[in-house]
Amino acid sequence: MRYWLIKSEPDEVSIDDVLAAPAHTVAWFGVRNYQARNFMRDDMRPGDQAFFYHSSCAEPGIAGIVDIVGAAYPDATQFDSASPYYDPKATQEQPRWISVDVKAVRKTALLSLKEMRTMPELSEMRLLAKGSRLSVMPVEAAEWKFIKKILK
DNA sequence: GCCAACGTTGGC
DNA sequence: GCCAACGTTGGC
Repeated sequence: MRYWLIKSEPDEVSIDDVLAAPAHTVAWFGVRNYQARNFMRDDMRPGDQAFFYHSSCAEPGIAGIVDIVGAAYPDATQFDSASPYYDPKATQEQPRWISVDVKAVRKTALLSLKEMRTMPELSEMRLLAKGSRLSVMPVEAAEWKFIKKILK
């Protein structure tokens, strides 16, 4: 069982949207970075948990906790020429990008990026590393524990 | 809107 | 395989 942080732009899909969805579950799609994809493909498993992070917004930070509820499957948007996530090099036979379904465990009070940067316990966190911009990244067990404890 | 830090593409 | 040019992410 592993821990993750996954990013979403709340203008696209927020933690409220996940909670409002049937079974509190949505497809988390649109990853178009190989390193991020490889984490999903190789290391992410059903039953893993993730912090749901709001990015590219007024107050970026952790906004909730989700479960990974199923195995990865081809991201449908790669085949959709009308989608901004369309990838002309992907084929049905050889999909390039994958999605997972995530289920909201709960919404939390926002733990902002700014606050996290002030916490010595999180100084080694991948999210806070210079130049870090992966949309899926592992979270160390100790960091997970610490953050979970302070999340309201 | 700016820009740092990456990542990707494609000519050679 | 190198690397310049270009594109993207995402905080600010």
